[in-house]
Amino acid sequence: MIEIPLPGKSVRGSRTGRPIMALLDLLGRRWILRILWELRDESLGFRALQARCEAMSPSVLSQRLRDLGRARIVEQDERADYRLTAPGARLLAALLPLHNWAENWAKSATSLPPAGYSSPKKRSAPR
Amino acid sequence: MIEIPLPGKSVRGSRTGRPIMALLDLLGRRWILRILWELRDESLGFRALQARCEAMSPSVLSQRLRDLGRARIVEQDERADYRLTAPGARLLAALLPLHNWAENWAKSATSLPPAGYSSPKKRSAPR
DNA sequence: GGTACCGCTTCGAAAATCGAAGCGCAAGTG
DNA sequence: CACTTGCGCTTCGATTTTCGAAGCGGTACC
Repeated sequence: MIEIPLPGKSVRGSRTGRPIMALLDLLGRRWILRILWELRDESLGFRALQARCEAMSPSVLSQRLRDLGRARIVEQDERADYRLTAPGARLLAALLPLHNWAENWAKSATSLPPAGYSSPKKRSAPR
Repeated sequence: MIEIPLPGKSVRGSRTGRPIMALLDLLGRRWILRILWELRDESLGFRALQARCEAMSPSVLSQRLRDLGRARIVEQDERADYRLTAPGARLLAALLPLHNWAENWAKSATSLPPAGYSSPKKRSAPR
């Protein structure tokens, strides 16, 4: 059985139960951010959602929709299409600025050395 | 060899090269969001960072720091401590509202049915 | 010399993810 | 009615990712 991160529960990497830790655990699972993104302005059925994500595994999609459902971030409408709940929509709104950031990221990234990033420093200076 | 998502590159779930897709892929990797969060207002060394995340695997931490380094989101200072770059700090700023959202999430979640969420609808209505 | 940190790698085990196949169902078609 | 089509979703073996204990080489201090 897999733990679905919920506020107040112990999650991966934190036993404090702080809500932000549960959220970071949940959002850090593969495809979760993408699913939210694809639901940003329309409801989608299971297979439509799968198609938007270049045919992600149906097993994982099913799992993620359960996760998001239990977290009350996503729900199904009367047609069984998936859509954001009211809190889910607010969460997505908080994520929208990422789009702009990514555009700027793209601009600066193309003007950077193409391969090999600055090698890591070896060790710390004396404390 | 593992692909590090960069704008313009083909990433998991999207061959369009749209920057937002690369970003969602990167942020959706385990521990990435948490690492950014822990670096939000201080530089941390490798082991300190590991300790903040309840002893996450050093192998994964190392991998993630490489990912974030190549994406120019994290860099090392002269003491070899890890810190956010200028764009990295802007990215984090975009993520800060998540904290507030999570707090409200926690409030509403405690007043919900504790187990078993509304069963999924079976199939779609006619189109 | 010895001790105590440090950044980070290695490598086998465990867990998550993938993906092709396909089940059961409802609605539409002839 | 039989047949097809599309749907939500599960199953299960293969692949990939993550875990985590151990430890290496280095610096600093004693």
